Amino acid sequence: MTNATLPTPRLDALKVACSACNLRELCLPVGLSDDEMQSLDDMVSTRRIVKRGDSLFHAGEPFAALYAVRTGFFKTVISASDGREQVTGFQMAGELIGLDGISTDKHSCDAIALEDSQVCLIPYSQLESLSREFTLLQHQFHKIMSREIVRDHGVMLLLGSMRAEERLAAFLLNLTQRLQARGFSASALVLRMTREEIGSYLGLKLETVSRTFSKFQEEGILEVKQRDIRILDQDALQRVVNGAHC
Amino acid sequence: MTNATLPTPRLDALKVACSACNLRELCLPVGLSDDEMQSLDDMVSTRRIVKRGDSLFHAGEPFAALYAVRTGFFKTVISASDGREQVTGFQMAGELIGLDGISTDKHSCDAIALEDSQVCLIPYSQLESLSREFTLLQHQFHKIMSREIVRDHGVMLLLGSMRAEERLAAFLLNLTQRLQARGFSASALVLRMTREEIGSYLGLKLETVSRTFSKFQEEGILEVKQRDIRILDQDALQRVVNGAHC
DNA sequence: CGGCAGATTGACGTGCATCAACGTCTGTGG
DNA sequence: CCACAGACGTTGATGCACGTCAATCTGCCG
Repeated sequence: MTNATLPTPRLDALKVACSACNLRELCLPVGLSDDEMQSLDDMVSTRRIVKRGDSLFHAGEPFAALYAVRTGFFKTVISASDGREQVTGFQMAGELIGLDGISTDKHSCDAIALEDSQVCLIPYSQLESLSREFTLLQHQFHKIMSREIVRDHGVMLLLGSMRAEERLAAFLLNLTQRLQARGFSASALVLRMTREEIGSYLGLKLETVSRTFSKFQEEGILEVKQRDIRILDQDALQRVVNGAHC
Repeated sequence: MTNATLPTPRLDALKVACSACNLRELCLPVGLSDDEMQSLDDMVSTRRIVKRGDSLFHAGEPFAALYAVRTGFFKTVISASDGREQVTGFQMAGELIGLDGISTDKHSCDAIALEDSQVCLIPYSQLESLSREFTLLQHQFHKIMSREIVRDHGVMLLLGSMRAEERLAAFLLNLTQRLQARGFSASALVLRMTREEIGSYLGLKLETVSRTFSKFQEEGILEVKQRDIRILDQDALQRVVNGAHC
């Protein structure tokens, strides 16, 4: 929130080697040897600060690098020619942004920071050459891309066949699961996105999202105070995700 | 469903080298040198026949290979624990099936042939080692994975924000576009899937799909005879995809 | 020719969108 | 430090697109 007026933030000050990063078990370096880790450290030498509301990249811009979220929170959004928008994902620490750009050498979505964030810059051509050298890195990278495909298919299931309550419940469980993997509570979370952004992601209008939050609260499943959410009955939430709508 | 009892069909008889395949400009070998193409030919030495209704693989089965469709037509389907199903894609000649399996070494969907088909088997470990050797192959493979991600994001937009007519119009335009790239007519097509499968893919019920086909026919946009579709007014279809719903 | 899966069409119900009013939080400047 | 503006969130009333249920039709295959 501060230091935006400074001419160029001291990026070196941010420098944290992959090998010393507490996200290394969630991010690209999973399972690498010391040797490989060293090469990765050399490649991922640049970090970038993105302030809340600012973009990491926009659709149409040339693709040159992937970004690993170090701290903060992002959304990715695609826009149709008629102005319709769709939030395609929310990314938190340890997750990669920009994989869509590989296909055409141009980004196909906007990536917007939902809070002040830091990302590690992974120059793509270097990643390709390094993954020709290191089998494990190559394999891990492929797994990450594949995981994104599997995740997208899950969202398609959600959008194609779930009802509003099921969608929101699935969304919350997914969020808490990912937060828990990062050492946060499984039962309390602060939403970084608006109702409208949640709605866009889930194929619902913001009013429906708001009403569904209220409904969950009435039923004693959640405690909702604006963006502060406390999960009171995780099992009930899970039951909602499966078709228990009566 | 059948042919499981047969010892193993004569696969050699099907053998067509990538270098001689008329799909090479749509498939994995795009842009490879003679040298690289030769190595690819060696790797992709096995073909498999899949009869209509049979599966290429099921969710949960160990992942070992990707499949390139040589002839025929497939759908991929994911199933939720509560029995809900979602068609995540339709694959035609030159397209790759199985990318989802990389993430966990298990397939996460079922791949079902919608007509008698042939696929080329691409052993995944060999693909990884070969793409360490050949930069262009590596790059092309990454592009294919990324393209799948971009495609999925497009489907999310469709499912999240389009109305029934818009979805079906977008679906038909996408199909004809891909068929056209394979040398087929841009205005006539035979659907290989049922209304229910289209509906599952588009997040609609089969009755809605049927009604929407009828509506397009009444409006003179399509001629619909069961699965035979003729596109009479491509521009109108395009206008429907953008928000022209009046 | 009979049986069956798939497709069409109609009547009706409902989940979510839409439109609208009001409440609440945040941060910015006087 | 307070006041005010604007963004965000909640809630209610109403409408409609699509789902549901059901009957009938079509084409295919044994």
